[in-house]
Amino acid sequence: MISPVTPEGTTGRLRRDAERNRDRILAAARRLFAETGQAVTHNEVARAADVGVGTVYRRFPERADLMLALFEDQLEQVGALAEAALAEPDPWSALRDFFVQVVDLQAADRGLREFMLGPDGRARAGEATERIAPVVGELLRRAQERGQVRPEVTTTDLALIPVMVAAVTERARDVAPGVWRRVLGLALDGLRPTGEPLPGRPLAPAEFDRVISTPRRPA
Amino acid sequence: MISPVTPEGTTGRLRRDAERNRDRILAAARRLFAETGQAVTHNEVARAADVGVGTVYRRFPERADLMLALFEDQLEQVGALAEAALAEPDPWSALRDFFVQVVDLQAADRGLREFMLGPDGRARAGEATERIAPVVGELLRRAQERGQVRPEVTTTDLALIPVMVAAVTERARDVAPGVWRRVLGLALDGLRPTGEPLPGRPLAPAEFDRVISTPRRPA
DNA sequence: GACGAAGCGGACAGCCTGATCCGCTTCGCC
DNA sequence: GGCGAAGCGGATCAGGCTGTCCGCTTCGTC
Repeated sequence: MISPVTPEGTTGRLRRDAERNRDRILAAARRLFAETGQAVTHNEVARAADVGVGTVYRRFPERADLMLALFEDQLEQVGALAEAALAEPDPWSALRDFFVQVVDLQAADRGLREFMLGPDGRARAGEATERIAPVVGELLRRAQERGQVRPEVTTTDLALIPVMVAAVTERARDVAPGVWRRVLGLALDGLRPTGEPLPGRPLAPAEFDRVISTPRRPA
Repeated sequence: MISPVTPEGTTGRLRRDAERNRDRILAAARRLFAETGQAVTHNEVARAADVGVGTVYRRFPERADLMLALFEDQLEQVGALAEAALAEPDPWSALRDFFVQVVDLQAADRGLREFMLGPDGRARAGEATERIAPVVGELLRRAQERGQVRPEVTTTDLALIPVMVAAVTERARDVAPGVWRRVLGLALDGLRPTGEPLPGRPLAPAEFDRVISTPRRPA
């Protein structure tokens, strides 16, 4: 593992050629990640960016470094959406629209989806989550106060919804890229009050963290 | 790719030692698949069964052959559950309980889950699906007739529910193996009538087939 | 324009995986 | 018990991925 380097401010200034390569890498990676997601290798990025493997490794020692660099602004965008939602007068609409907007972003970019819903995002984008989580909590509280959402629903329940929808988006991407709207609608409507409570118990926040942090493959 | 062989009746009789090995392979594979799913390799199965790799390849040229041999009876069981559901007087309970039972089976066995919801299952277990699909269709029809389920829901909408829930089950398996009940409950409640229709359009059956048949990784 | 440092590229070593192949063993039968 | 066929095992090959390393190039500065 090569040790350091990534952003602009951290390690002095990059030489002009290095800067140029960094940009080419990011551009190539953005393209590849959007369609192929996590599975992209350093070698592929290097080839697509027309750059040596070493260069990619030097600049972004781990894939997560690359993803963070790519997705910083999208995360920013999600944060902004969340805060904007607080202004919406009807809590249910606010909550619903927020989820639709977030899932829409995720649907368009496989890399973003995997980053936000996977271990890398958790580990590296703590800042963004700390910004978003309390807002969603507040929206939920308001909606429940008005009886728009079943009272036993928790924020961890909400947080699982994008995970569920992503599974469908993932599979359907080539066939029907729009289904996510429908299944998201289904899941969201499941939040509305019915006579009876949901079965089982919700995840504790710490449990949710572990769920998200579990790498996909290994047993 | 070695060409033939798998079941008992197809290729004459197996020699006694071959039969014994086949059983050891299946036993080992059952154990491995339950916890690790698709990711299990022929080599691992061979090692666990204490048998040469060649033997596994000879008997089960593709992983799907192995899975079909393993999961035949579970599929049978699902078929039976479906048919039993037809007898239940209340259509909504019938539908809900059927899904709970199926997802419960899937939650207990990663291999079964991936087989039923993935390309292999589609390709090889056509018989079972042909048995199950019409029953679910009938349950849905009845439930809608009584206004227990929103009228715009289709069987393909229903079929996506296990896909969504499986994503959560998969991730949560070590942390909270029971969450599936809760998220399944959420999704099922989304089927109940609300004032407004679901957004978007449902998958056509042929589209659903393609969605399910898309292999997981490749771009 | 010259020199030291920063950066580059890509060959390569190490590791893992999937799949094949063929000399040897075991079985079933006469 | 002997013989042909069926079956076995695992060494082995091809191919892919990660990550490193070092001789060469390019940059920036004086």
